[in-house]
Amino acid sequence: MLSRASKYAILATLYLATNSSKDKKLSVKDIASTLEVPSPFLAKLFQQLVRGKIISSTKGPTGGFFLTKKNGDKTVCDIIENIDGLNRLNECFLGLSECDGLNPCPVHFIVEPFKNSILGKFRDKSILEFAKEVDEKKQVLTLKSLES
Amino acid sequence: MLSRASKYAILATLYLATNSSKDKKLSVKDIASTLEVPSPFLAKLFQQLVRGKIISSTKGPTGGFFLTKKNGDKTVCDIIENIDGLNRLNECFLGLSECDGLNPCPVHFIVEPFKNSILGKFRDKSILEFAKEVDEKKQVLTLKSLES
DNA sequence: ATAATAAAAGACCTTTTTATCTTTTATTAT
DNA sequence: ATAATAAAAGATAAAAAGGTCTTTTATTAT
Repeated sequence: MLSRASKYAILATLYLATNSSKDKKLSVKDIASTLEVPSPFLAKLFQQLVRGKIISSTKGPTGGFFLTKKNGDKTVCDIIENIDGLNRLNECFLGLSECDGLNPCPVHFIVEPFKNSILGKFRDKSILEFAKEVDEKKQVLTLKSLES
Repeated sequence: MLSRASKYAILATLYLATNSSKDKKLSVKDIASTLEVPSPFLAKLFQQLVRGKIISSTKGPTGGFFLTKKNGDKTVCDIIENIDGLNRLNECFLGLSECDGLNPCPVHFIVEPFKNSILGKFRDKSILEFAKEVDEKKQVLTLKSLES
């Protein structure tokens, strides 16, 4: 459903949201090692998120990545769109190109409500709100030993 | 979530279930062209499904693929397991290795019920039952123009 | 000014997935 | 028996995804 790339990007951005600020920037290396995602790969993703104005960065000593207020208003959907392109989430579960309520695939009516609820969450909550919730509910962001 | 390979395999097997029988075998070419999936690729998948005793085949003229009664008792889960390995469906939506009710990823409680309902359907319904339902509800199996 | 730091940029490599092609084997109708 | 047919087997190729490395550029503390 999502590529590994956007999974990394989502986790790392949520982590940034709660753990960095304009005067506490974080380096890729640090983030990558705490979340246990491959650091040069994450660097690439961050470059792209910066270009997409979803996160911010400065070079040099004390430099690193952080979120501005404006960045915090972006959504998880924006991240996915930036990395995978948005239809990644809209695709039919069985790969049919013309799958909808009128021409449903065999699992359309099971998948549809799920897709709506997760899409809703990704689209209607800002990164900042999302990250706050993750923090409060003590939800987990690290991959530890990634399987597959 | 699922590889293209298992999507093709599921669609083609369901198609077999309603459109073939011991004395109306279907060739890969025919199935591939009606479902519009790449024929040599489907041939490979079918070989593997035969080895896994999920579908049956005979060579030569009037040969082809079909389902025996026993084959019909298999499940969509069996297909997925045979092609992708089963954990493909159990994986965490965000790729965390240790994601569960106690250490949930940020979307765990949204994804969980969906996973259960689709897993239930794939595990508890036989191919034959599933295919009958698809037929009755006039659900769609063909990919037409595959996007992504 | 200079050295150190960290991101940006871009080339490159590896693995996995998807897809194709060719040869062989089994079956059957003639 | 023979020719035709269709799957099996296996080699190979193409594309996509995942991941790494090196060089350049900007920034800042000294």
